[in-house]
Amino acid sequence: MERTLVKDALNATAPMDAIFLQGWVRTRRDAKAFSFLEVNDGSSLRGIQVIADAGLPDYAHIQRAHTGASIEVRGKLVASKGQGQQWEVVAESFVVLGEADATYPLQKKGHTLEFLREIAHLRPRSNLFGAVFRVRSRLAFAIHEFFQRRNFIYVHTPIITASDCEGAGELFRVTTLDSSHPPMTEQGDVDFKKDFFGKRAYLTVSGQLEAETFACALSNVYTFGPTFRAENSNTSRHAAEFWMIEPEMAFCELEGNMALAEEFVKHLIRDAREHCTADLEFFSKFVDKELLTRLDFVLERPFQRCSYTDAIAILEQSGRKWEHPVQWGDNMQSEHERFLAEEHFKCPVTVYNYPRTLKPFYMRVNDDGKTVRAMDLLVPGIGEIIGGSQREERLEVLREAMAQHQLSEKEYWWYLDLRRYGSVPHAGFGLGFERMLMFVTGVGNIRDVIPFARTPGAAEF
RNA sequence: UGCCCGGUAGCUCAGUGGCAGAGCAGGUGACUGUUAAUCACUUGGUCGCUGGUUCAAUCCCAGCCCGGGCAGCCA
Repeated sequence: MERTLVKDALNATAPMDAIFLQGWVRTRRDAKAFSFLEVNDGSSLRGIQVIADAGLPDYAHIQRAHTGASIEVRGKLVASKGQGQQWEVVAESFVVLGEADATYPLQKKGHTLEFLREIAHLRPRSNLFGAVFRVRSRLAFAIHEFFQRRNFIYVHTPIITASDCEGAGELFRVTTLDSSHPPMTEQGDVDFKKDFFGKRAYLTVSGQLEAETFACALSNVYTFGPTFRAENSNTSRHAAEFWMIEPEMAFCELEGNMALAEEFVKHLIRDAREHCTADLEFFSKFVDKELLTRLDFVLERPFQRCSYTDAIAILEQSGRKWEHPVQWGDNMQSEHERFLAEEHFKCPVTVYNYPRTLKPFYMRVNDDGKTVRAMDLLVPGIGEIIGGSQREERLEVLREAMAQHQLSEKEYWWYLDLRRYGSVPHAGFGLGFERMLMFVTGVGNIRDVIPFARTPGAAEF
């Protein structure tokens, strides 16, 4: 007999004379004449209730079905006589495939997120993490759907790279050299010419530069893959390995870039609202009471836009005492970004046209010569979720910017070629997938929206 | 990396310079269709590690390890 997923059994429209379920026991309640089991197979937040009569030939097995055990049940799907569920399964035969003894760490009662992180191999069996990773899967799908519908081409940019996408952060080195006895040059330096790639190589911090090359051929492209930062960041919003979505559009300027970013964020929220209803309701009940209200509010309202210069004026005139001073030309600090999104605009806000000195070399210089066409999308509760810009398409201006950043034109020869041959205005951005998940689920720590988090000092599993 | 908070039973936590505590989980029994079932009884401890102060340290002090929060870096 074919297996029925719990999700489908719960959504049944009629009783079934024969049903075959496989899953894990969440809880068992015994009475004298029968036992109730809640069985979950990960297909939905809810489990299904199984009732097993003490007269069953297999009833002895049921005593071995503790919380965490894997089981198979054959029986009938019937309308439940009890409150709290529409359907239940009356067991006719019952097999415990894998027992879970008293050392099974997941209990029916609540656990702290910190404890569950230490058992990251088991935490998907909990309600919260089952829900988080179902939403993660759904949003990954929604990302492809959003871009494919708009005729964006999916590009797989390399994970190992020799370019460092200047400004994006510290890099992890990729090498096959023997760290205790590396080959040396005559000058006494490590000889990377003898390394696997014949030069220094790293894990990518961004696929942007490579995506630009494809945008300047296929018009609209996007990447979606893992990226790596070797920053010693210890916050709830940073991980050493995370997934990023990076669209890049030819024949597009800052305005179109901001519009796409805003539509994109709304699309993902709308998709989760529609396709992960039960999971989002669970988060709203147990993780963040304001979640659904906030998501719906964000869907309804247009995002705000505000130039960096105006943002600085708002901060200066706020009457607030800032821990970090507010001054045109300085980076906005967390407290400033939070104030804008959470208190001043009270909704997601796109800040654009940042001072040139704060941003990487590749951003399009404005006519004022002082600012570049950069944009950051700030959301309440998290801060920066998207960073992007229109790219500098003018060869001479780009070369000048590289000189100012002391970058070698030799290293970026292929990037400069894009401006030598058929250059066009183009723009793109990066969305941190995990930060988006934090926003959609209300989960407050990035470690809890990644299956196996990689943070400084932590690479278990 | 800096500042701050924490580490006591499998889990969540209370507690004290002088015999180590509760709830849940586990075990045994009861039970009428239960919903984190309920009721009774019950097993369970290197009080993070090392050193110091003390007659005596889980408690006070120092160092270290681990976890978390915030900040910086950014997505």
